[in-house]
Amino acid sequence: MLFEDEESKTESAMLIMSKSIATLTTYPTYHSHRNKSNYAKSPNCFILFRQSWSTFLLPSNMDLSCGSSVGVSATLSETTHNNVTVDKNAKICKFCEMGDLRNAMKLLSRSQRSELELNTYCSVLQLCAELKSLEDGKRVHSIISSNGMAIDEVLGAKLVFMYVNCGDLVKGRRIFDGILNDKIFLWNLLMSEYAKIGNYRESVGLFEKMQELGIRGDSYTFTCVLKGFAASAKVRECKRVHGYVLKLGFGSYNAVVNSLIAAYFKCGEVESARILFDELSDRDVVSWNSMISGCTMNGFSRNGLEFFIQMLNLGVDVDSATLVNVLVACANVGNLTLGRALHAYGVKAGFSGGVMFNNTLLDMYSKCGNLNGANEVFVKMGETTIVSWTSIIAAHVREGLHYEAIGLFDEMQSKGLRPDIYAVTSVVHACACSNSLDKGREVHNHIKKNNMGSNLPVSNALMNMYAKCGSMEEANLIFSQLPVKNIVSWNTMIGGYSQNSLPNEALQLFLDMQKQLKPDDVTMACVLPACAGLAALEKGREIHGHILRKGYFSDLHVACALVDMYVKCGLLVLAQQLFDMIPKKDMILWTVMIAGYGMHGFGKEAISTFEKMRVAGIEPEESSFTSILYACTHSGLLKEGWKLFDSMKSECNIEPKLEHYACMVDLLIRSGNLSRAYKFIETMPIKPDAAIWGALLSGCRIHHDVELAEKVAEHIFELEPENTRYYVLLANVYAEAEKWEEVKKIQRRISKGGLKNDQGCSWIEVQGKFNIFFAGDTSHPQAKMIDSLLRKLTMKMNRGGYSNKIKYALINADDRLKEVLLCAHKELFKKTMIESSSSSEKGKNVTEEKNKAKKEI
DNA sequence: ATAGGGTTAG
Repeated sequence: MLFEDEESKTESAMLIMSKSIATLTTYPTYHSHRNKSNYAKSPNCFILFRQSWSTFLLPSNMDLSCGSSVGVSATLSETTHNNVTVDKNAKICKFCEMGDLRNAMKLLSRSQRSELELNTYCSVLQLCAELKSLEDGKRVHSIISSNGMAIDEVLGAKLVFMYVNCGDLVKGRRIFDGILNDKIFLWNLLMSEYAKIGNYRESVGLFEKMQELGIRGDSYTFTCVLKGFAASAKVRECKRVHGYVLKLGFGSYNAVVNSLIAAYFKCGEVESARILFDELSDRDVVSWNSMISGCTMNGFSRNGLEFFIQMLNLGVDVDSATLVNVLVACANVGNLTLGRALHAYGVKAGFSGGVMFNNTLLDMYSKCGNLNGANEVFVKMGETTIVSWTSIIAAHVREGLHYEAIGLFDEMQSKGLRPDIYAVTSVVHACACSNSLDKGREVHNHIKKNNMGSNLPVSNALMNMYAKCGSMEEANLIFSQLPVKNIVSWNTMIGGYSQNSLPNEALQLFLDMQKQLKPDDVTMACVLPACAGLAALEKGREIHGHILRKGYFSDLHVACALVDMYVKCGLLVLAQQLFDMIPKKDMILWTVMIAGYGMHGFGKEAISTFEKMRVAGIEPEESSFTSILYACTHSGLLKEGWKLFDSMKSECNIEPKLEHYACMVDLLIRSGNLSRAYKFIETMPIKPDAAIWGALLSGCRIHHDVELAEKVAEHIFELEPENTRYYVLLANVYAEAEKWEEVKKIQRRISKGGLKNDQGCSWIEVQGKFNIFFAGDTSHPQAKMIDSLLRKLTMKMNRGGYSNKIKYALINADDRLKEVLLCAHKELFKKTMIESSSSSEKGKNVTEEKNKAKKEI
């Protein structure tokens, strides 16, 4: 059953609803969705409270016997004093009948223990239960005990009922266990009470005990136990109960069948649920609601909408739960039109006072991409709960308004609402997306203080936040202390290490993970960037094999990460082949391929890929321009580079960012336009960083422009006074101009300042092992052999016309060797090695974009 | 004279 023509179906649904709206009279809005529709239909709302003895709710014009209870009790009290022959038991019972617990208790306490009868105790306990007065109930219990009265079945049952109803489940259970019991009611009561607090194990445990004792359940028993088994998705148990239900003849009870349907849906047994519904002769509104919610929760939202339309066609009364369920389905398929119609219908039908209705409505607008609608609902709704706030926070996160989301979180707290696990998860997510490490830490403290850290999704969100903010130490602190980890925890950490350029850690964790559980498609997409970052081709191929065996290639994220891995390992042909095999390519995948051609110096191919992307109707975004401009720079495509840079704003309406300007500066330098580059940097609308100036400084060195170099260096030392790299660079410029005094000055500056030195390194994977080389590093076991090979190669290279730019030994005697080492290494392993500087930076950007997209989906 | 089935957020 497929939703073939959603538009026309939506229309027909709206037509029926509008007709239905015409016949609706507007009921007063009510605030308790629990009271169902009886409330609205009832001519006198107070009638519902008739049995609850809450005198203040009783309207004064009701039945006289329930009238002025104060007056009656006054009279009775007087009689008590004047006429001792009046039976105390009868009086207490009379008080109870009228709901006057205070006087009943007074009289009970004053009475001789021997005077009191079993029935009296029962009456008082009943009233205590109804008024939920645990204190009075306990007193009655102690009076019974001090009276030496045996707690038999009857009294025990009343005591259990009182304790459970007053919220003391533990006491109730203790008494229950102490008495012989075959009253199904009490079993049911305890089971449902355990279910209410979420203790399904205990609830279901009671059912098992019933079966052991041979106590037959009734319809209440089954509805309750099914809820318990469904909560933990125990399919086999549900089927067992199903058989039992049929055997005992409850197969035609709507409540029982409805709970069976719901239970099957919760276990993912869509077919079984469907069959039960089909065979159900007398479907009520709950049956239909169960079908809608069941389809929706199993990913068949369109089928859920179908059931709603059928329901409308058959004229089944729609209640607020129906609308809530359908709104969820609308949100899932993004049907804003129907969602709006449901909104209107709900308002007209008087459901708009219900918090649950409003919360779902808000979420529907948000998920359909309509933040304004969500905001409007939020502002207009009277009562808000933590769910409303969490939803509106998530709505802002969804639209990328992370700071607003964080602001709403603070506002919520200032209104006195205590955030729960869902609220903190949302705001932690907002912190992760906006790089708000300090705010994230603040929320983490709140989480620790309120013991929410034991919740796994919360911990996973925190780890993700720390990873996104670049603090893998803090992420790992949480991870290592988790008593139980799920696949999300592992994937988050692996992806975090990958993104933070710690590929060795990522790969190690990937190995550790496999000792405990099986990786999934997300794991693949998380670990592949690590292989890419290390150009770890062997490991990457291994994972490729795994992906093929598991069929994960159809996942776009996985496929994209795989292409990226081959790209970074230099296997462009293979990458292109895989790329061609992916049927629906998104912007990120195209960008990966463009960047791939760019980083390996195939500028023309990068441009043609960029053009193909546009022909395919995919709009380039910031990261696409970063990749294509970088490609132009590295292939010296001047004209093309400027054309693309200009088109960025004029055609695509994208404001260039720092990285785009950096590409253009690079392009100018490579074409020898140093002074134009200087002017370009000075007139940029964004504040340039040290890296951009640094690129120009390198350019000055290549073109021996000492004067400009000095000007540029001033800018750099202002921005990053502690980075030795730039001092060394300037020293090189001076040395090459034979300005030895200046060189010495810089040397003194470096040795005095205790400046940090970010040493470059390179590495190569041989048979799955990583060999890492720092400049001048001789710790490798085969260092001598490598050194002599490199010397030979350097000689060959020099003979072959390669000349490195170093003319003079600088800073210290070993430097020349270091530079030679590095240069030789770079040339030799150009295909498989990623430079620690610019190319891996670009790769990182692509990965980040990818992860961002993943989150959005 | 008590209890039950379907409903919102990550």
